[in-house]
Amino acid sequence: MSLFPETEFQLGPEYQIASVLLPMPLPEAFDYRLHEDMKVEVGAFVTVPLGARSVTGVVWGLKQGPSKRPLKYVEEVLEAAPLMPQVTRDFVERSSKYTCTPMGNMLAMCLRSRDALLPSPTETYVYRTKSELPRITPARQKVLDIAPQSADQGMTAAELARQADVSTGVVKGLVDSGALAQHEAPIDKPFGKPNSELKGFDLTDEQQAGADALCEAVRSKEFKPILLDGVTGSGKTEVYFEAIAEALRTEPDAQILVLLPEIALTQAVRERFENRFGAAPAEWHSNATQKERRRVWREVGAGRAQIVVGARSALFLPFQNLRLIIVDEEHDGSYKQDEGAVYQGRDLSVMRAHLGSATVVLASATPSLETLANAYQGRYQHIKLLARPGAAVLPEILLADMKENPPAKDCWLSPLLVDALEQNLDAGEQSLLYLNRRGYAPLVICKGCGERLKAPDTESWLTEHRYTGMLVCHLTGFSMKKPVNCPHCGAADSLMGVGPGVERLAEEVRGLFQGARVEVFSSDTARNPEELNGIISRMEQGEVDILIGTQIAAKGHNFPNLTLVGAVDADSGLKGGQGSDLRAGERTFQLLSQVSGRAGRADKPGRAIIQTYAPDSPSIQALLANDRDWFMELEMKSREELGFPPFGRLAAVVISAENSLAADDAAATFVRGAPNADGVDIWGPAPAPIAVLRGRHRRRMLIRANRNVDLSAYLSAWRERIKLSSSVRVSLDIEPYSFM
DNA sequence: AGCACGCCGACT
DNA sequence: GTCGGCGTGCTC
Repeated sequence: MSLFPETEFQLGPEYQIASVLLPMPLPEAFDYRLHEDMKVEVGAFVTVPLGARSVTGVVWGLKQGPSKRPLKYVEEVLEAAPLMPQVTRDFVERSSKYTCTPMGNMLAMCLRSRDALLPSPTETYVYRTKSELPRITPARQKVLDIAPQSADQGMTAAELARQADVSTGVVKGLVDSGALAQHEAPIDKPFGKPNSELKGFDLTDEQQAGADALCEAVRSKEFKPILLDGVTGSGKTEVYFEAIAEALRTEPDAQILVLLPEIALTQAVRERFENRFGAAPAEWHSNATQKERRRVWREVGAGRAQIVVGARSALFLPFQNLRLIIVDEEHDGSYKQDEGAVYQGRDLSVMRAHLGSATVVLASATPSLETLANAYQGRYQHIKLLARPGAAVLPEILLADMKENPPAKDCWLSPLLVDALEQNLDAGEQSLLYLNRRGYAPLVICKGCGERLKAPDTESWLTEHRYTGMLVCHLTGFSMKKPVNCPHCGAADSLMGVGPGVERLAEEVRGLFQGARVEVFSSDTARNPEELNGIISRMEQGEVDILIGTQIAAKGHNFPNLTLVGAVDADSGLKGGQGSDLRAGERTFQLLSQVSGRAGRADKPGRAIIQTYAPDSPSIQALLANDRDWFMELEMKSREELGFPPFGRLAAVVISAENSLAADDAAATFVRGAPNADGVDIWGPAPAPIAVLRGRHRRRMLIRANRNVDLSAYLSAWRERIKLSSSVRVSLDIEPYSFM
């Protein structure tokens, strides 16, 4: 029997119901009644009661009652907030389905500023009027000398008093006497309107052709995905700037989103936009303050912020008319969000552009295999920029065969590379040694018992960091002081670091070249923007002779006097083994070609020396020939054979529980309950790469499916039908970036 | 996500 | 005898 008497609801009057989606992990919208006099549109922001509290959500639909259950009433319509457009709502639904994340979670990503929905707080500004003063004093004169002449120059009374070095009473007196007028204005200032008519850069013929193609796509006002595939230094930014200008010319209220990898939002980038468009862009990044977020969110929602530069989460801003999305460095791993809502910013950008009939430009010097495959198969337009206008030539690439040219004992640099470094030092030019291993040594073993030190409950090695005297696990973040005695056999002073890290390499280089200025560039020495800028500026000022860097050094910095790049361990990412996975080859190729692209960008020719034990391997040969397409074809073939992305679909399921027995149990139950489907393979369960995380034991399954399978729907249905103890958590990751 | 309701340890 | 720990479950 129903808890509520049927009559009350069947015979109840018709009334308006609003389905409201709330920004929390709920799979669907909740229904609320509307008061008779309440006017609400779909897409409106409203507050509704939920349990004991009141929360803000978005009206997802309107319908007629009566309802099968008693409903609460919508409390308030937030009139100051913009309506959430249909496209954005579609985007929330589609991305929720695709990523197997509850709709409410996706909506939460769209509401990253709490107070942006309320009317903007205002400030009172004062400015000079034409009226004359009956009485003038020195203090009053000081104020009048610097008071703004018009309302829009905006200065608060307090600010004016401070600048004139008088008390606020003086300013107040001037307001009372009519010499200053007051003006209320929102605290959140609009962003400057970009000017599309400023003169652009002088483009080469090749760049112009690329720009023309992008502009044509923008003008079509249709969904056009484009790969802008340009070698390092080919001027991709200048080319896509033309597309931005074109979008603004085509529609005066157009909005443009430029996504960058998280760390790439630097002062230099800001200035390039400002110089080209005459106004600073709106910026969105993870460590913005509440006030900055509110301003950006509000201005984007009002359609006034037209150029937005940001990290992946900027995709969820309340754009009113998003016409163009640029995903710069589209291959970059930081577009993948791995925690919370798991999504790939690049893929969602394409989805967003599709829903909004917009142009999306994926720009890279080393595109991801997925994107290249899309281009090869004609799904994306493929624009190539092959020339480097600023630089003479691509660096000369040389191989150092480590079998024929072995380094000295306990050293990592081949004589060939040592000679080249010496020449460069003598010539007063800079060198970069690339080794993608932080710390001193990637493995610590005991000379006594042979024990390899690992992070607790995992198979992952501890890296020795000698600058800090710690042993650190780079996967789990576990760290400990380096013990004196072996934790296994107890022998004293028997622990020994094995293999090279950047710190050890620096030691070797300092020993070889006394007096050379050597610096290490890794996430351990560039922990914050100040340290990062310090290293970059010392490099630019020529205060460093040899820079020893991890992949952080491979990205986008321009060092005009850098003419030699040495890849110390080019094989590490290619040969498999610890830390390798399916994308390792692709990533290694991208990094090595990026890193060698650092050499000789200005007028000086550069060279890159690749140290390898497998000079004949196809990937090294492709690198030597500077033939990316060849390399990518090799990679594609191997993926095709396995039915891996982009030739199939892949997902990861991670099950976590309090102890390893419960995790095994839950994983087994989960796999047993897999729905039957053609073209789906299930591998595992196996311990997840990080088998224990924050005290929870994790098991992982990999799901491979043919392209024609809707893997998201399959996984959602799967999760739905399995009942697990509520302490067990299941997380789904579509197209995991790393699947070692 | 928050918030309430629940059942087991050390305290005025 | 209670205060409170956070596990579990629900919110139209």
